[in-house]
Amino acid sequence: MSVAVENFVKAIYNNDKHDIKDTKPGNIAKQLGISNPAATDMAKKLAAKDLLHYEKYQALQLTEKGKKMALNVVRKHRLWEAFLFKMFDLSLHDIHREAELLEHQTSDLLAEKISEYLGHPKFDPHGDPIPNANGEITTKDTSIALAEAEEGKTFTIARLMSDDKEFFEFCAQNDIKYRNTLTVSKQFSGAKMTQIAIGLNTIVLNEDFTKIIYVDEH
Amino acid sequence: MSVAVENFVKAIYNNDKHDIKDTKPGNIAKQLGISNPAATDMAKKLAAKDLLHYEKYQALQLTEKGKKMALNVVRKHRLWEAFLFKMFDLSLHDIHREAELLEHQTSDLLAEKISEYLGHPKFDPHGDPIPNANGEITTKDTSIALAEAEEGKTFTIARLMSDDKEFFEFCAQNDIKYRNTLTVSKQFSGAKMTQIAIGLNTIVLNEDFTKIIYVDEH
DNA sequence: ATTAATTTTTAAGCTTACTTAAATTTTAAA
DNA sequence: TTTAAAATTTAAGTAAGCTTAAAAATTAAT
Repeated sequence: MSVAVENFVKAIYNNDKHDIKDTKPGNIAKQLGISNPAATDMAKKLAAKDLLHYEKYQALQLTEKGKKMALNVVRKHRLWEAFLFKMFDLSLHDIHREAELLEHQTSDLLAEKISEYLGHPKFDPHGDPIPNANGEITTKDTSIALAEAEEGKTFTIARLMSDDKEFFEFCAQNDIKYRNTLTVSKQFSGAKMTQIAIGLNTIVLNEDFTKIIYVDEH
Repeated sequence: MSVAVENFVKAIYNNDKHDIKDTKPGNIAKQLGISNPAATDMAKKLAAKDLLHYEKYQALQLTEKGKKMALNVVRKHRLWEAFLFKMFDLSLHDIHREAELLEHQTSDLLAEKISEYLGHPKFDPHGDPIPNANGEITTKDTSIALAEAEEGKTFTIARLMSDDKEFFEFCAQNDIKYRNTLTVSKQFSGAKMTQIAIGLNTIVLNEDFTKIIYVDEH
């Protein structure tokens, strides 16, 4: 299958999993940077290939076959992230960008070799779970968005759910990374901001950030 | 630039470097597995982009810009070969196949990281030279085809110039690999075959093989 | 040197993956 | 509930990268 198809099913899969939950063509189009008609077109084609269910004006839904394809691409993406992160001194954003390209040109054999080399990791450097070779995710996600985290409690960073360069630069500067510990020191519910203590620093995070940082209670 | 374009200029570059020296559209087409008209078409397009010189019925010649592009792809291909060879237990043929895909989806930054990790190697596992980040090959090739090697003398394997699976399987079975030592024990000039001593074995190689194994005198 | 074979080019056409503009349907608002 | 806004779909068109069939030029052979 082509890169365009792989990215299309991946976008639906990711949308479905995340909070947004909107898998109508327009939203997929926005994420892929293509026009609305292009997404509708593609949706019809993929429906004919039994990769998704398409009904006019309705949200797109992956079939089992489509989900399998998405998970295969997601697996390769996350394995590359984990591998590049371990091997080279590159920012999370750079790693994401490289993985975005490499994921489509990676044989199952190479993916397996990478997984083996890493000791079959269950999570990538963002905290996203890595599907196994059968496309199954065997871990269970107990994390909550930092926006929902209770004041005064201590948490472990579970996921940094973004691919934005600015965000990662901010994280790198402030010790915000996968598996680090933080305490929610104060919440400003009016302004929807959250003050956290992490390492030696105290930082105030705005709403955007508290919605893409996921944490597990300590 | 697209994968098709990168592969096109790479094929011209490789043809030019190797013994064949035929860079007419038909020959490039054969190597890329596309039709003759497709190659002529592409040649015209790339001429308009100043990547090569095109004259009707003549051999295609890369411009400096085209050569630079080819060398950039070749660099990434050979770095991936070296890297995958070092990291994973994969056959030379498998490594070649993976590199053939990854080479087009690798940023200059990642290529540099790989090169750095490997200690900026000058050769890949086939013995092919790796261009530096400026697209320059700083090593000088002194190797000759095994077919031309003198009887009785001892040589070092300099290059295995092929991407054929059978060939690599044969090599793996017979200790024929980059930098190993062999002695030309007998030449059958009529049948154009060559008997070599390598490791504990004595092997008779046919013409096809003696033309793609390159050696340096010891 | 002429003919035959091969190669290259031209021509026409296809698929994929897009685009913009206009029509339709849905959703949200007054 | 009617209307306005937003989203989706249809329609028409484009560029890249191919294809096969036929015409033209080159190369090889007699």
